Amino acid sequence: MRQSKLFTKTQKEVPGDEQALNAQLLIRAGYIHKEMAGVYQFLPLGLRVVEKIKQIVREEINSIDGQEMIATSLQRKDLWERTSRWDDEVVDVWFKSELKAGGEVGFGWSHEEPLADMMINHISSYKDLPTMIYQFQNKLRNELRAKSGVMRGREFVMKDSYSFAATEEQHNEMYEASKQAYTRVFERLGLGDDTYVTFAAGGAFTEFSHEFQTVCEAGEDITYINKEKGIAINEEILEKTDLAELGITKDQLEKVKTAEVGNIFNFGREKAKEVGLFFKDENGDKIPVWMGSYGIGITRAMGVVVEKFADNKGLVWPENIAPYKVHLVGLNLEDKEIADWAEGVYNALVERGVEVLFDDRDARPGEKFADSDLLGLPYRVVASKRGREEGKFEVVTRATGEVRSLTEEELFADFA
RNA sequence: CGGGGUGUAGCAUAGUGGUAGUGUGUUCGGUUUGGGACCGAGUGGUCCGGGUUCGAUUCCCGGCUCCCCGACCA
Repeated sequence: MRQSKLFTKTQKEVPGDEQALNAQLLIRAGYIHKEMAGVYQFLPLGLRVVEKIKQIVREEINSIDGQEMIATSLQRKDLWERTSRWDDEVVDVWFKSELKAGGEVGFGWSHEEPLADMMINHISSYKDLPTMIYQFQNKLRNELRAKSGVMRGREFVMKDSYSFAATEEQHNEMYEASKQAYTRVFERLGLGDDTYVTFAAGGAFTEFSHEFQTVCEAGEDITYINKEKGIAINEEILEKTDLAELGITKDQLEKVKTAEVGNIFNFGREKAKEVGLFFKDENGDKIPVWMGSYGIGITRAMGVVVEKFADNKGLVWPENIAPYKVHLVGLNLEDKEIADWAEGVYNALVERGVEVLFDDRDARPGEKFADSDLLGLPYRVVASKRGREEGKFEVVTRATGEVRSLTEEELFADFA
């Protein structure tokens, strides 16, 4: 991508209406645009990050036999009434609307009910189980107070999966597989070291659940962790937790702020019973399906990555989810020889399949470097008159500041 | 939803009951060219609705907005 063609602009000033670091930087760098409180447009660079994260999640969920689909945003009132969760007193984040044709619809804040109902058409025998479906979708939640930039919005991208099993063993296997897949996801997002499988309350879903909590100052949750034993307990259930059973005492737990990047809920057979999702077992008996649901906040995870890795110069993306791997910064481009040379490198890298953002703009070096730092791509490759004379490129690793001087061959060997 | 704050140009901000200022962006001209360079000339603004007043961006009332704390929540 040529930066001269990129429609988004960077800005020096910190937006006056954002306190959250993630929103400040993502807006300044042109990754997102604030539409209203808790609602952000994802611009080309931001979308690439979202898609990178989605792809990692997709690969991991596919690897445990999840099947991707896409559900509707509009949801039926009658379905949610079956499980007594249409009422605002029960689920207070509902956006709802009236149909002109009569009746009411809800805007999807989660999809257990419609997808369980849908599966009535596809599950009739134990031979159809186990199975897992998932989707990426914009979830709509009428938050009383949106905050923390993209970490707690009224509209956000979420991956949600739903497992359906005939037996408790099958169910536990899928639950465990999801947990493992999530662990791999957060590892690949660069959050592995600071992300804990956490015992938590189940909210509107179940009594207890497992959350994936990432240690992060900007997070909203308080979690008690023990790094050695890998134990983490959400403050909300600390009192109810039998610490002795976990082989730990309270003073072995460290209190930290965390952000919930994922969660998994175990519904047992209750949900299916309420919705009416049954299968016939070997004896021909009609049994409710075991269900679980599993979420990863894609855009929230993006916000957490920003919060954790950004420095005072701007964003710092882990290589796996950066919008581009290389920021090729062209200097002295008014000199045709230099411009041609930089163009040549750009084309060669693109041909070799390297994701490159090429700063070919007519701008001064200082501005280009400042923008480069702000955008936070993993590697900055400078093509300048000075470099041309030496036959070298200056390569700077954004995260560490390490500077190398590479020949064209070395550059290709490194990045292609 | 309770409490506190806020709203002035694309962005960030100052100020005033009497012609609204600065930085930045942007446009044009010139000098520059490895860390947001300089000079000159343009461009562009008081959240919405009422009220008080000769006159309101300023004061009052209402609404909306955004931010923060709390409650709630994935």
